Amino acid sequence: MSQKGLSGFFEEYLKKDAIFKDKKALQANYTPETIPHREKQIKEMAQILAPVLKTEKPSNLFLYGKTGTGKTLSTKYVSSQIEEMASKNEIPLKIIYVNCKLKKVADTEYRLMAHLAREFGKEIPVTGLPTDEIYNLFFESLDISNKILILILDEIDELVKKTGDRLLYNLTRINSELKISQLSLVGISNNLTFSESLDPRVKSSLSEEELVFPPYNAIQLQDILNQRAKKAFKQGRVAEGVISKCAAYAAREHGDARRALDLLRVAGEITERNNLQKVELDHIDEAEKRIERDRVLEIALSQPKQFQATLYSIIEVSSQKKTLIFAGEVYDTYKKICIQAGLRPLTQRRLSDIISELDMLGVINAKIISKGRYGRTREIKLAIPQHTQKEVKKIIEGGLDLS
DNA sequence: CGAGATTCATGTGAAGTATACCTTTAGGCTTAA
DNA sequence: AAGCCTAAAGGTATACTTCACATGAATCTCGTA
Repeated sequence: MSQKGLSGFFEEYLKKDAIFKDKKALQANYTPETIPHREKQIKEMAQILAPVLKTEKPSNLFLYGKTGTGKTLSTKYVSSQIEEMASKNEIPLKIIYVNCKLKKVADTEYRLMAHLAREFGKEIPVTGLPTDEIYNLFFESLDISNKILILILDEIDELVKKTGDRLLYNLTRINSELKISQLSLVGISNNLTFSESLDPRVKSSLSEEELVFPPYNAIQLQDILNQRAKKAFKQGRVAEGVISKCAAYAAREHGDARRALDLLRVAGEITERNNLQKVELDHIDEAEKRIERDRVLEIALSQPKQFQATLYSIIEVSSQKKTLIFAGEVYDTYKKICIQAGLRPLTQRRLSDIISELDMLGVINAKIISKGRYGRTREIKLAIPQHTQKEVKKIIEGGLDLS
Protein backbone atom coordinates (compact mmCIF):
# COMPACT_ATOMS: atom_id res chain seq x y z
CA MET A 1 0.00 0.00 0.00
CA SER A 2 1.36 3.42 -0.93
CA GLN A 3 1.86 6.22 1.57
CA LYS A 4 -0.98 8.24 0.15
CA GLY A 5 -3.26 5.30 0.13
CA LEU A 6 -2.54 4.74 3.78
CA SER A 7 -3.91 8.06 4.96
CA GLY A 8 -6.91 7.39 2.83
CA PHE A 9 -7.24 4.06 4.50
CA PHE A 10 -7.20 5.58 7.96
CA GLU A 11 -9.80 8.13 7.03
CA GLU A 12 -11.93 5.41 5.60
CA TYR A 13 -11.40 3.41 8.77
CA LEU A 14 -12.57 6.23 10.98
CA LYS A 15 -15.61 6.98 8.87
CA LYS A 16 -16.68 3.40 8.78
CA ASP A 17 -19.34 2.83 11.38
CA ALA A 18 -17.96 0.23 13.71
CA ILE A 19 -19.89 -2.77 14.80
CA PHE A 20 -18.32 -2.66 18.23
CA LYS A 21 -19.61 -0.36 20.87
CA ASP A 22 -17.22 -1.43 23.57
CA LYS A 23 -14.99 -4.27 22.60
CA LYS A 24 -13.41 -4.47 26.05
CA ALA A 25 -16.52 -6.25 27.26
CA LEU A 26 -15.45 -9.33 25.38
CA GLN A 27 -11.85 -9.35 26.49
CA ALA A 28 -10.57 -11.85 28.99
CA ASN A 29 -9.66 -9.39 31.70
CA TYR A 30 -12.96 -7.55 31.67
CA THR A 31 -14.95 -7.67 34.88
CA PRO A 32 -18.68 -7.11 34.40
CA GLU A 33 -20.83 -5.71 37.21
CA THR A 34 -22.72 -8.94 37.49
CA ILE A 35 -21.48 -12.44 36.96
CA PRO A 36 -24.39 -14.65 35.97
CA HIS A 37 -24.69 -18.17 37.41
CA ARG A 38 -21.98 -17.66 39.95
CA GLU A 39 -24.09 -15.90 42.55
CA LYS A 40 -23.77 -18.74 44.99
CA GLN A 41 -19.99 -19.01 44.79
CA ILE A 42 -19.53 -15.28 44.98
CA LYS A 43 -21.75 -15.00 48.01
CA GLU A 44 -19.93 -17.79 49.78
CA MET A 45 -16.59 -16.36 48.91
CA ALA A 46 -17.68 -13.01 50.24
CA GLN A 47 -18.84 -14.62 53.47
CA ILE A 48 -15.58 -16.42 53.90
CA LEU A 49 -13.44 -13.39 53.23
CA ALA A 50 -15.62 -10.85 55.02
CA PRO A 51 -13.85 -11.13 58.41
CA VAL A 52 -11.01 -9.02 57.03
CA LEU A 53 -13.32 -6.06 57.27
CA LYS A 54 -13.26 -6.56 61.00
CA THR A 55 -9.50 -6.98 60.80
CA GLU A 56 -9.76 -10.67 61.49
CA LYS A 57 -7.97 -13.26 59.47
CA PRO A 58 -10.29 -15.08 57.08
CA SER A 59 -10.04 -18.82 56.61
CA ASN A 60 -7.86 -20.14 53.87
CA LEU A 61 -9.87 -20.91 50.83
CA PHE A 62 -9.57 -23.28 47.97
CA LEU A 63 -11.28 -23.02 44.61
CA TYR A 64 -11.67 -25.79 42.08
CA GLY A 65 -12.98 -25.75 38.58
CA LYS A 66 -11.93 -26.24 35.01
CA THR A 67 -10.68 -23.43 32.82
CA GLY A 68 -13.22 -20.80 31.92
CA THR A 69 -15.63 -21.55 34.74
CA GLY A 70 -15.30 -18.12 36.26
CA LYS A 71 -12.90 -18.85 39.12
CA THR A 72 -10.49 -16.09 38.37
CA LEU A 73 -13.19 -13.66 37.40
CA SER A 74 -15.25 -14.25 40.53
CA THR A 75 -12.20 -13.99 42.73
CA LYS A 76 -11.16 -10.74 41.18
CA TYR A 77 -14.66 -9.41 41.49
CA VAL A 78 -14.94 -10.26 45.18
CA SER A 79 -11.47 -9.03 45.97
CA SER A 80 -11.99 -5.70 44.25
CA GLN A 81 -15.22 -5.20 46.19
CA ILE A 82 -13.54 -6.03 49.45
CA GLU A 83 -10.64 -3.77 48.63
CA GLU A 84 -13.00 -0.92 47.93
CA MET A 85 -14.87 -1.48 51.16
CA ALA A 86 -11.64 -1.76 53.07
CA SER A 87 -10.23 1.46 51.75
CA LYS A 88 -13.48 3.23 52.53
CA ASN A 89 -13.28 2.09 56.13
CA GLU A 90 -9.54 2.40 56.31
CA ILE A 91 -8.93 -1.24 56.96
CA PRO A 92 -5.30 -2.24 56.44
CA LEU A 93 -5.73 -4.84 53.75
CA LYS A 94 -3.65 -5.95 50.82
CA ILE A 95 -4.64 -8.39 48.15
CA ILE A 96 -2.07 -9.91 45.86
CA TYR A 97 -3.01 -11.94 42.87
CA VAL A 98 -0.37 -14.16 41.31
CA ASN A 99 -0.68 -16.50 38.39
CA CYS A 100 1.74 -19.30 39.17
CA LYS A 101 1.92 -20.50 35.62
CA LEU A 102 3.64 -17.48 34.18
CA LYS A 103 7.12 -18.49 33.15
CA LYS A 104 9.93 -16.49 34.68
CA VAL A 105 7.53 -14.84 37.12
CA ALA A 106 6.24 -17.38 39.54
CA ASP A 107 6.99 -20.85 38.27
CA THR A 108 9.39 -21.83 41.04
CA GLU A 109 9.40 -21.42 44.78
CA TYR A 110 12.16 -18.83 44.64
CA ARG A 111 10.56 -16.83 41.86
CA LEU A 112 7.16 -16.77 43.50
CA MET A 113 8.53 -15.56 46.82
CA ALA A 114 10.72 -13.04 45.02
CA HIS A 115 7.67 -11.78 43.19
CA LEU A 116 5.76 -11.39 46.45
CA ALA A 117 8.60 -9.59 48.16
CA ARG A 118 8.80 -7.23 45.22
CA GLU A 119 5.13 -6.45 45.73
CA PHE A 120 6.22 -4.99 49.04
CA GLY A 121 8.80 -2.87 47.33
CA LYS A 122 11.84 -5.02 47.95
CA GLU A 123 14.55 -5.32 45.35
CA ILE A 124 15.15 -9.00 44.77
CA PRO A 125 17.76 -10.33 42.34
CA VAL A 126 16.80 -12.99 39.80
CA THR A 127 19.10 -15.51 41.38
CA GLY A 128 21.83 -15.82 43.92
CA LEU A 129 20.07 -15.45 47.24
CA PRO A 130 19.04 -18.42 49.36
CA THR A 131 15.33 -19.10 49.15
CA ASP A 132 15.05 -18.87 52.94
CA GLU A 133 16.41 -15.38 52.72
CA ILE A 134 13.63 -14.43 50.36
CA TYR A 135 11.08 -15.87 52.78
CA ASN A 136 12.57 -13.75 55.53
CA LEU A 137 12.52 -10.62 53.43
CA PHE A 138 8.91 -11.28 52.58
CA PHE A 139 7.86 -11.97 56.18
CA GLU A 140 9.64 -8.95 57.40
CA SER A 141 8.12 -6.52 54.98
CA LEU A 142 4.71 -8.11 55.42
CA ASP A 143 4.91 -7.80 59.17
CA ILE A 144 6.13 -4.24 59.02
CA SER A 145 3.35 -3.31 56.64
CA ASN A 146 0.92 -4.20 59.39
CA LYS A 147 -1.74 -5.45 57.05
CA ILE A 148 -3.90 -8.44 56.48
CA LEU A 149 -2.75 -10.03 53.28
CA ILE A 150 -4.97 -12.10 51.07
CA LEU A 151 -2.77 -14.02 48.73
CA ILE A 152 -4.46 -15.41 45.66
CA LEU A 153 -2.48 -18.11 43.91
CA ASP A 154 -3.97 -18.94 40.56
CA GLU A 155 -3.16 -22.21 38.82
CA ILE A 156 -1.46 -23.36 41.96
CA ASP A 157 -1.60 -26.99 40.88
CA GLU A 158 0.93 -26.29 38.13
CA LEU A 159 3.37 -24.86 40.61
CA VAL A 160 3.02 -27.65 43.12
CA LYS A 161 3.37 -30.25 40.41
CA LYS A 162 6.70 -28.72 39.51
CA THR A 163 8.17 -27.79 42.84
CA GLY A 164 6.39 -29.82 45.49
CA ASP A 165 4.22 -28.61 48.33
CA ARG A 166 6.92 -27.30 50.62
CA LEU A 167 6.05 -23.81 49.48
CA LEU A 168 2.46 -24.21 50.59
CA TYR A 169 3.54 -25.73 53.85
CA ASN A 170 5.74 -22.74 54.56
CA LEU A 171 3.05 -20.28 53.60
CA THR A 172 0.40 -21.87 55.75
CA ARG A 173 2.73 -21.82 58.71
CA ILE A 174 3.92 -18.28 58.56
CA ASN A 175 0.98 -16.86 60.42
CA SER A 176 2.44 -18.22 63.62
CA GLU A 177 5.63 -16.31 62.94
CA LEU A 178 3.98 -13.04 62.10
CA LYS A 179 3.50 -10.70 64.99
CA ILE A 180 1.17 -8.10 63.58
CA SER A 181 0.16 -8.98 60.08
CA GLN A 182 -1.91 -11.94 58.99
CA LEU A 183 -2.00 -13.93 55.81
CA SER A 184 -4.85 -15.79 54.17
CA LEU A 185 -4.39 -17.99 51.18
CA VAL A 186 -6.76 -18.39 48.30
CA GLY A 187 -5.67 -21.22 46.06
CA ILE A 188 -7.16 -21.69 42.64
CA SER A 189 -6.76 -24.97 40.82
CA ASN A 190 -7.91 -26.31 37.48
CA ASN A 191 -7.29 -29.80 38.62
CA LEU A 192 -10.13 -31.26 40.60
CA THR A 193 -8.07 -33.97 42.25
CA PHE A 194 -5.27 -31.62 43.17
CA SER A 195 -5.67 -31.65 46.92
CA GLU A 196 -5.38 -35.43 47.00
CA SER A 197 -1.72 -35.14 46.19
CA LEU A 198 -0.97 -32.73 49.00
CA ASP A 199 0.65 -33.41 52.31
CA PRO A 200 -2.22 -33.96 54.76
CA ARG A 201 -1.07 -31.11 56.99
CA VAL A 202 -1.01 -28.72 54.07
CA LYS A 203 -4.27 -30.03 52.81
CA SER A 204 -6.13 -29.51 56.03
CA SER A 205 -4.89 -26.01 56.60
CA LEU A 206 -5.24 -24.88 53.02
CA SER A 207 -8.72 -26.22 52.49
CA GLU A 208 -10.35 -24.77 55.54
CA GLU A 209 -12.99 -23.76 53.07
CA GLU A 210 -13.60 -25.08 49.59
CA LEU A 211 -15.63 -23.92 46.67
CA VAL A 212 -16.35 -25.78 43.48
CA PHE A 213 -17.03 -24.08 40.18
CA PRO A 214 -18.97 -26.45 37.96
CA PRO A 215 -18.78 -26.03 34.18
CA TYR A 216 -21.37 -23.82 32.55
CA ASN A 217 -23.94 -25.50 30.40
CA ALA A 218 -24.92 -24.17 26.99
CA ILE A 219 -27.85 -22.15 28.30
CA GLN A 220 -25.80 -20.46 30.97
CA LEU A 221 -23.12 -19.70 28.43
CA GLN A 222 -25.74 -18.05 26.27
CA ASP A 223 -26.76 -15.83 29.16
CA ILE A 224 -23.20 -14.76 29.66
CA LEU A 225 -22.63 -14.12 26.00
CA ASN A 226 -25.85 -12.16 25.67
CA GLN A 227 -24.94 -9.96 28.56
CA ARG A 228 -21.53 -9.19 27.16
CA ALA A 229 -22.65 -8.92 23.56
CA LYS A 230 -25.18 -6.28 24.51
CA LYS A 231 -22.34 -4.18 25.86
CA ALA A 232 -19.82 -4.94 23.20
CA PHE A 233 -21.76 -4.73 19.97
CA LYS A 234 -24.01 -2.09 18.57
CA GLN A 235 -27.64 -2.96 18.20
CA GLY A 236 -28.45 -5.53 15.57
CA ARG A 237 -24.94 -6.33 14.52
CA VAL A 238 -25.02 -9.93 15.54
CA ALA A 239 -26.95 -12.30 13.34
CA GLU A 240 -29.56 -14.66 14.68
CA GLY A 241 -28.06 -17.81 16.17
CA VAL A 242 -24.52 -16.54 16.44
CA ILE A 243 -24.62 -16.41 20.20
CA SER A 244 -26.09 -19.84 20.58
CA LYS A 245 -23.52 -21.28 18.23
CA CYS A 246 -20.68 -19.78 20.23
CA ALA A 247 -22.24 -21.17 23.36
CA ALA A 248 -22.63 -24.58 21.80
CA TYR A 249 -19.02 -24.67 20.67
CA ALA A 250 -17.78 -23.76 24.11
CA ALA A 251 -20.14 -26.11 25.89
CA ARG A 252 -18.64 -28.89 23.84
CA GLU A 253 -15.34 -28.08 25.53
CA HIS A 254 -16.37 -28.52 29.16
CA GLY A 255 -18.27 -25.22 29.28
CA ASP A 256 -15.37 -22.87 28.90
CA ALA A 257 -16.76 -19.36 29.01
CA ARG A 258 -13.48 -17.75 28.12
CA ARG A 259 -13.45 -19.70 24.93
CA ALA A 260 -16.98 -18.66 24.12
CA LEU A 261 -16.14 -15.01 24.60
CA ASP A 262 -12.99 -15.30 22.55
CA LEU A 263 -14.97 -16.85 19.75
CA LEU A 264 -17.45 -14.05 19.75
CA ARG A 265 -14.83 -11.35 19.94
CA VAL A 266 -12.69 -12.75 17.16
CA ALA A 267 -15.74 -13.34 15.01
CA GLY A 268 -16.54 -9.67 15.51
CA GLU A 269 -13.05 -8.64 14.57
CA ILE A 270 -13.20 -10.69 11.42
CA THR A 271 -16.48 -9.06 10.51
CA GLU A 272 -15.05 -5.64 11.10
CA ARG A 273 -11.96 -6.28 9.06
CA ASN A 274 -14.02 -7.47 6.13
CA ASN A 275 -16.17 -4.35 6.25
CA LEU A 276 -19.30 -6.34 6.90
CA GLN A 277 -22.33 -5.16 8.78
CA LYS A 278 -23.22 -8.20 10.77
CA VAL A 279 -21.50 -11.04 12.54
CA GLU A 280 -22.64 -14.15 10.74
CA LEU A 281 -22.51 -17.80 11.65
CA ASP A 282 -19.64 -18.55 9.29
CA HIS A 283 -17.44 -16.08 11.08
CA ILE A 284 -17.46 -18.25 14.15
CA ASP A 285 -15.87 -21.15 12.35
CA GLU A 286 -13.28 -18.83 11.01
CA ALA A 287 -12.76 -17.40 14.47
CA GLU A 288 -12.25 -20.83 15.92
CA LYS A 289 -9.48 -21.50 13.45
CA ARG A 290 -7.87 -18.18 14.08
CA ILE A 291 -7.91 -18.51 17.85
CA GLU A 292 -6.25 -21.86 17.66
CA ARG A 293 -3.70 -20.53 15.21
CA ASP A 294 -2.89 -17.50 17.31
CA ARG A 295 -2.54 -19.57 20.42
CA VAL A 296 -0.11 -21.96 18.80
CA LEU A 297 1.91 -19.23 17.15
CA GLU A 298 2.09 -17.36 20.41
CA ILE A 299 3.40 -20.42 22.21
CA ALA A 300 5.86 -21.28 19.47
CA LEU A 301 7.21 -17.78 19.44
CA SER A 302 7.62 -17.43 23.17
CA GLN A 303 9.49 -20.67 23.79
CA PRO A 304 13.22 -20.90 24.40
CA LYS A 305 15.37 -21.96 21.46
CA GLN A 306 15.73 -25.55 22.52
CA PHE A 307 11.98 -25.93 22.76
CA GLN A 308 11.58 -24.40 19.34
CA ALA A 309 14.15 -26.74 17.87
CA THR A 310 12.32 -29.67 19.43
CA LEU A 311 8.96 -28.57 18.11
CA TYR A 312 10.49 -28.00 14.72
CA SER A 313 11.89 -31.50 14.69
CA ILE A 314 8.54 -32.94 15.60
CA ILE A 315 6.83 -31.08 12.80
CA GLU A 316 9.58 -32.11 10.43
CA VAL A 317 9.39 -35.78 11.30
CA SER A 318 5.63 -35.95 11.27
CA SER A 319 5.39 -34.26 7.89
CA GLN A 320 7.68 -36.86 6.40
CA LYS A 321 6.08 -39.82 8.07
CA LYS A 322 2.35 -39.88 7.93
CA THR A 323 2.13 -42.38 10.76
CA LEU A 324 2.64 -41.77 14.45
CA ILE A 325 6.12 -40.77 15.43
CA PHE A 326 8.39 -41.79 18.30
CA ALA A 327 10.72 -39.95 20.61
CA GLY A 328 13.83 -41.58 19.18
CA GLU A 329 13.14 -40.32 15.69
CA VAL A 330 12.52 -36.87 17.02
CA TYR A 331 15.82 -36.92 18.83
CA ASP A 332 17.75 -37.89 15.71
CA THR A 333 16.19 -35.10 13.68
CA TYR A 334 16.62 -32.72 16.56
CA LYS A 335 20.35 -33.32 16.61
CA LYS A 336 20.59 -32.48 12.92
CA ILE A 337 18.56 -29.34 13.41
CA CYS A 338 20.81 -28.24 16.21
CA ILE A 339 23.89 -28.59 14.06
CA GLN A 340 22.21 -26.60 11.31
CA ALA A 341 21.23 -23.88 13.72
CA GLY A 342 24.56 -23.85 15.48
CA LEU A 343 23.03 -25.00 18.74
CA ARG A 344 24.66 -27.46 21.11
CA PRO A 345 22.32 -30.45 21.18
CA LEU A 346 20.89 -31.37 24.56
CA THR A 347 20.86 -34.91 25.84
CA GLN A 348 18.07 -37.34 25.27
CA ARG A 349 17.20 -37.11 28.92
CA ARG A 350 16.56 -33.42 28.68
CA LEU A 351 14.68 -33.75 25.42
CA SER A 352 12.38 -36.18 27.12
CA ASP A 353 11.49 -33.47 29.62
CA ILE A 354 11.06 -30.89 26.90
CA ILE A 355 8.68 -33.17 25.05
CA SER A 356 6.68 -33.52 28.25
CA GLU A 357 6.50 -29.78 28.59
CA LEU A 358 5.38 -29.33 25.02
CA ASP A 359 2.71 -31.86 25.80
CA MET A 360 1.61 -29.75 28.76
CA LEU A 361 1.43 -26.70 26.56
CA GLY A 362 -0.94 -28.59 24.35
CA VAL A 363 0.93 -28.24 21.08
CA ILE A 364 1.51 -31.96 20.92
CA ASN A 365 -0.05 -35.08 22.37
CA ALA A 366 2.46 -37.49 23.78
CA LYS A 367 1.60 -40.85 25.20
CA ILE A 368 3.98 -43.41 26.61
CA ILE A 369 3.52 -46.74 24.95
CA SER A 370 5.33 -50.02 24.98
CA LYS A 371 6.17 -51.57 21.66
CA GLY A 372 6.93 -54.83 23.39
CA ARG A 373 10.01 -56.39 22.01
CA TYR A 374 10.83 -53.11 20.32
CA GLY A 375 11.08 -51.14 23.49
CA ARG A 376 9.20 -48.35 25.11
CA THR A 377 8.80 -44.85 23.90
CA ARG A 378 6.56 -41.87 23.58
CA GLU A 379 4.10 -41.85 20.79
CA ILE A 380 3.88 -38.23 19.65
CA LYS A 381 1.16 -36.57 17.68
CA LEU A 382 1.01 -32.93 16.71
CA ALA A 383 -1.99 -31.03 18.02
CA ILE A 384 -1.57 -28.32 15.41
CA PRO A 385 -3.68 -28.13 12.28
CA GLN A 386 -1.83 -28.66 8.99
CA HIS A 387 -1.83 -25.14 7.67
CA THR A 388 -0.66 -23.72 10.99
CA GLN A 389 2.25 -26.14 11.08
CA LYS A 390 3.79 -24.41 8.11
CA GLU A 391 3.51 -21.04 9.79
CA VAL A 392 5.02 -22.36 12.97
CA LYS A 393 7.86 -23.80 10.97
CA LYS A 394 8.49 -20.50 9.30
CA ILE A 395 8.51 -18.62 12.56
CA ILE A 396 10.95 -21.03 14.11
CA GLU A 397 13.14 -20.97 11.01
CA GLY A 398 13.35 -17.23 11.42
CA GLY A 399 14.10 -17.36 15.12
CA LEU A 400 16.57 -20.19 14.86
CA ASP A 401 18.12 -18.81 11.74
CA LEU A 402 17.94 -22.00 9.74
CA SER A 403 18.29 -21.83 6.01
C1' DC B 1 0.56 -74.68 23.53
C1' DG B 2 1.24 -71.63 27.23
C1' DA B 3 3.75 -69.79 31.31
C1' DG B 4 7.57 -67.44 32.38
C1' DA B 5 12.04 -65.28 30.95
C1' DT B 6 14.12 -62.07 27.87
C1' DT B 7 14.62 -57.98 25.33
C1' DC B 8 14.54 -53.49 23.48
C1' DA B 9 14.22 -48.36 23.39
C1' DT B 10 13.47 -45.17 26.21
C1' DG B 11 11.17 -43.24 30.50
C1' DT B 12 12.52 -41.44 34.97
C1' DG B 13 14.68 -40.34 39.50
C1' DA B 14 18.79 -38.81 41.89
C1' DA B 15 22.93 -36.76 42.04
C1' DG B 16 26.38 -34.02 39.92
C1' DT B 17 28.04 -29.95 36.95
C1' DA B 18 28.18 -25.40 34.64
C1' DT B 19 26.73 -20.89 34.64
C1' DA B 20 25.20 -16.68 36.20
C1' DC B 21 24.30 -14.12 39.82
C1' DC B 22 24.46 -12.76 44.94
C1' DT B 23 26.80 -11.22 49.60
C1' DT B 24 30.67 -11.01 52.54
C1' DT B 25 35.30 -10.24 53.48
C1' DA B 26 39.89 -8.87 53.14
C1' DG B 27 43.25 -6.23 51.10
C1' DG B 28 44.90 -2.20 48.87
C1' DC B 29 44.57 2.43 47.75
C1' DT B 30 43.07 7.18 48.68
C1' DT B 31 41.97 10.83 51.53
C1' DA B 32 41.74 13.93 55.27
C1' DA B 33 43.21 15.18 59.62
C1' DA C 1 43.13 6.18 60.86
C1' DA C 2 39.06 6.20 58.31
C1' DG C 3 36.76 5.57 54.06
C1' DC C 4 36.19 3.64 49.65
C1' DC C 5 36.94 0.44 45.85
C1' DT C 6 38.04 -4.10 44.06
C1' DA C 7 38.70 -8.80 43.76
C1' DA C 8 38.44 -13.18 45.76
C1' DA C 9 35.80 -16.46 48.40
C1' DG C 10 31.90 -18.73 49.40
C1' DG C 11 26.99 -19.18 48.60
C1' DT C 12 22.45 -20.04 45.71
C1' DA C 13 19.00 -21.08 41.79
C1' DT C 14 18.43 -22.91 37.44
C1' DA C 15 19.19 -25.53 33.36
C1' DC C 16 21.36 -29.19 31.95
C1' DT C 17 24.18 -33.77 32.10
C1' DT C 18 25.45 -38.29 33.88
C1' DC C 19 24.43 -42.49 35.86
C1' DA C 20 21.65 -46.14 37.01
C1' DC C 21 17.65 -48.31 37.25
C1' DA C 22 12.56 -49.01 35.91
C1' DT C 23 9.03 -50.35 32.45
C1' DG C 24 5.93 -53.32 29.96
C1' DA C 25 4.32 -55.87 26.09
C1' DA C 26 6.12 -58.45 21.87
C1' DT C 27 9.01 -62.22 21.32
C1' DC C 28 11.59 -66.18 22.70
C1' DT C 29 12.38 -70.49 25.41
C1' DC C 30 11.38 -74.51 27.20
C1' DG C 31 8.61 -77.75 29.82
C1' DT C 32 4.47 -80.17 29.36
C1' DA C 33 0.26 -82.09 27.39
